[in-house]
Amino acid sequence: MRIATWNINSLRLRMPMLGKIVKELEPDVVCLQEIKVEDALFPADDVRKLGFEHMLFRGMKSYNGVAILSRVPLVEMKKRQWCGKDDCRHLAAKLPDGTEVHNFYVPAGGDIPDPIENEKFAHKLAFIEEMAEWFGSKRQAKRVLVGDLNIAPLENDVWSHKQLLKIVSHTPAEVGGLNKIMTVHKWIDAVREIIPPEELLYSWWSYRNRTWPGSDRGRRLDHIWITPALKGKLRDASVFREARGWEKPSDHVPVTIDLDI
DNA sequence: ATGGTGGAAGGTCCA
Repeated sequence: MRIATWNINSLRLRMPMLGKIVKELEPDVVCLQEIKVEDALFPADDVRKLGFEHMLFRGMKSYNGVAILSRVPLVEMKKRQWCGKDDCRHLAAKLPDGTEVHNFYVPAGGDIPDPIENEKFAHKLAFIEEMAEWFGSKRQAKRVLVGDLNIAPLENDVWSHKQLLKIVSHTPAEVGGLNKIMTVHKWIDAVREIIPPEELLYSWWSYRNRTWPGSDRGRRLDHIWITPALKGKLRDASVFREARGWEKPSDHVPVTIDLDI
């Protein structure tokens, strides 16, 4: 079972690119973030033509929005509000073998890394804290958590650890929060199980850096985690870096894992 | 310190 996560930055605009990615990567399940389409306008027929008969989506106008596309049947799980907002940042479903897939789009957090000065950063920290509380209260089970978490936790998840310590996405407060989620639910960073932490690894490059890939100033904001029950089933992981070089790309590229389930 | 680009909108917000 190949599971992919991708911040597509507008599903309707990048439907052709989704087709290309599906052809190249042949994922069984695709979790998307920032689909930027309200449910009534979701292009379900086009998604079906790509081979995904089963889909869940939760969108709104202009912003955010998540979807799970699947070749195998999905059982939708109960939806939940995060930070009291219905802003379409989470969907969860069960795969036929009982594995739960959680797809998250964590708030980006604005530019100023101070929760008092910047309410977007406060929202991001609160969201992460709520994730920790929620998963901390769950029993262990076969679970996969994917998504654009908007945090690059490791030194080699950014192009310069030192220069990014005060940049939103790599601050100690955010990384600490992310590590707390991982600790309370025994999450395993599946991608770093396969690609060791000693290697630089990015999944996002800003649109504002026009010298890509020359300067390669990226960050690993997109993640796939698994619970210990699935650790022995993990076979591979990869980041589809080349998609950033395609015409009219998303600023994020797909990340995949292979699970023997 | 600043501004750079892209998407959804149809002015401006968000990333």
